[in-house]
Amino acid sequence: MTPSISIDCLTASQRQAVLHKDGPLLVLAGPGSGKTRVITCRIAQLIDSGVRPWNICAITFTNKAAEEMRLRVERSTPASGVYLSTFHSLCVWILRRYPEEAQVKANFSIFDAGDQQRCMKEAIKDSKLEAASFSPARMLEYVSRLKNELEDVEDFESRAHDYFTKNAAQVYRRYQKILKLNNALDFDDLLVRTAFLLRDHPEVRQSLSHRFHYLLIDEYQDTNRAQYQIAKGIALAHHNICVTGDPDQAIYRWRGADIGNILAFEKDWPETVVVKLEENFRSTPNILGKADQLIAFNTRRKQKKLIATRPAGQDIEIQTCDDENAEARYVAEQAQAMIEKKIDPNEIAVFYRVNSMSRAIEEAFVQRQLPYQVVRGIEFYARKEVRDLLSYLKLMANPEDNVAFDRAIGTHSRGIGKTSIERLEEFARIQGISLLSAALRAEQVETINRPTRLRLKEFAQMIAQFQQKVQGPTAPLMEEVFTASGLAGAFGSDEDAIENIDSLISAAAAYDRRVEQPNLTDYLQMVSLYSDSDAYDSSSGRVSLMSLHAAKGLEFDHVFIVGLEDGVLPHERSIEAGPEDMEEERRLLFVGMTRARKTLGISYARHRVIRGQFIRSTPSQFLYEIGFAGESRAVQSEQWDSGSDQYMYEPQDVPSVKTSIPYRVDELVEHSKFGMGRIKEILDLGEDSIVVVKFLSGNTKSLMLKYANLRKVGVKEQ
DNA sequence: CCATCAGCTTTTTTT
DNA sequence: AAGCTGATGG
Repeated sequence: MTPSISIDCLTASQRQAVLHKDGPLLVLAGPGSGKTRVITCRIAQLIDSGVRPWNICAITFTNKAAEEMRLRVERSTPASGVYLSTFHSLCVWILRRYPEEAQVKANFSIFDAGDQQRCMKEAIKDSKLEAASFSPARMLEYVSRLKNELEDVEDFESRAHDYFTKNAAQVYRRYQKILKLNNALDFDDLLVRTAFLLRDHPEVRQSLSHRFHYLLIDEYQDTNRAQYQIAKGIALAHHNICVTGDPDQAIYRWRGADIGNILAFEKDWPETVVVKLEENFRSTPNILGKADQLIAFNTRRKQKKLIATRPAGQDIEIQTCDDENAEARYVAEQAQAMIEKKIDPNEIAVFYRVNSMSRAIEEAFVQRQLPYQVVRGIEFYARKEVRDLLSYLKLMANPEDNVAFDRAIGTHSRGIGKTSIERLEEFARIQGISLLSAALRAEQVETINRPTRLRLKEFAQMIAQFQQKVQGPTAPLMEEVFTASGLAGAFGSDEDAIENIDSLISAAAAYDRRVEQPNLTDYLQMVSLYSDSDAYDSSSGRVSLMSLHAAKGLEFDHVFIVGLEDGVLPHERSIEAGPEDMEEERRLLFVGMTRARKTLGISYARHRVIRGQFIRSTPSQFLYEIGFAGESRAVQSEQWDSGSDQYMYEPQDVPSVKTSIPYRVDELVEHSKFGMGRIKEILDLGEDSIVVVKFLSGNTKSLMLKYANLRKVGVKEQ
């Protein structure tokens, strides 16, 4: 057989990683080091050397990454069947394969953040705790942390001694009980249950090791304890575990990711071969140098080189803006100029720390009619009409899902009110049955008035009717449920809603075509694991707007990072939390910066509206760490209703060049693009005078005075 | 039972 | 700014 892949064009280190065969392998891959390519080649190489594709399990961080890797693998080797997905999807797959051992029913619901909140509220209410110190958000975070540490209810109860932990233990117990009653698992449970399944069942471990003889895990620096245990469980029998990652790109500590997993890999697997990929094939040395300079401020890290291989390009631009609208205008204008220069919008991206910051940018793009996409996958599935329709389907797939029942019955008025539902819940609780079963026996619920009992029964029977058809393709099912449930009627003339439902059904139809045996449970579990970054379309022909977290793993020619302010990036919460979280914020910016191939524009605003409050802000400390020399001339906000043009710019800022030159050699000046510098030379040519300025960035530039817009440093703006 | 509105809180990041 | 809760009136 002729080798189907070419490794000739790989570097020595890359080749070493690709050709490594059995035993543990740790690939420490810096940004832009061709890591994805190495993994792909390695999979193809394994297949070429006789490993059967289905014996390979490759885990990526997002579904999108898995999808793309599948395409790449199938392009480099004719064989297919590699198990390729995320940790969460793998867990669903495992749990459904071993339901008895894992003590789950295969049709379990996966509860998203909203569902979790609902359950947590109920758990807190049942525990009769005061809301102030036991808010749902806080308790969810707390419970999630316990789960990430693989601490189950019993473990935690046994070490809970003070007031808070004792109550927290009670809430944890009730919360888990509610999930169980709903036949539901939350995101953390997927991992925890799988980890426990592997811990407690050697035969399952063995069978999985047999099935997955080679395990590859990407973004290993962002795995948590449960994921670590799962990986270990699968690989223990054969040690064929290859992990890739970069401790400097760890950005998920807050959700339990343990950077120690990658740092201690060599201790876990003593015969580990370590390959470092330090060359960077992505960014210009200008960008890479600054990124390196930034990350060097982190103390808790493994020293690593970033070796640039690209030719020099433009320097990073740091732009001061008056407020978030001015900042948005700056980005939009730059993007517009690029697009007019025939730069592909697909190659432009804007990153921000929090999703709410997309708003101002979007407005500026809309105003200039620039094409953009906001990468936020769950947004679509969070729409009311979509959630409404899905709640019927969830209820059909899992009749015990009371959260889905609640939502489905309340999608539109059908003469069943809050009190009736409460009474039904009471009845269900006493009988120990689900809401749907209770509704089927509504005539027995004497506390509810007679006509409402009838309506409840009618609803339950309708669902029962639907349930007859759960098997098979999902799209026709959706179509039918949408009309028969009365939802279609309720949305009536809402064209947006109808359009969204249409896209939902089209997506379901695509799923039906894609998989061999489409089925509702499978579809719903897949949809639940759909993530933000999955919505990224690399050929949309639009500029991409996304959070810094969503930017992980992507790359663009031109990148803008906005909101480099104290309190935004680094985020206020992280500043409060201490140095470890501050280092993670720094890594987050590092990740953002290293996405850029050719140009990088960073901006901050002197004022910003946060949660409806006008806040005055100062530049992020990270700006100073990458050599920011102080405020340059700010982009002003556009004034629409008040004042005329003359108030938009500050005229005293424009140096007069008509008379003699207002500068002297050695004077400190500031340039809007190049920052602070010192005048080295002045050529008095009247109108066309030239000044030579050595900027703090190290560059020396000759500038036409009349165009340079220099500003004297130390001259205060009001 | 249901729609509406005033008043209140709101921890970023995501699977 | 936006979403949620509880109160009010039809």
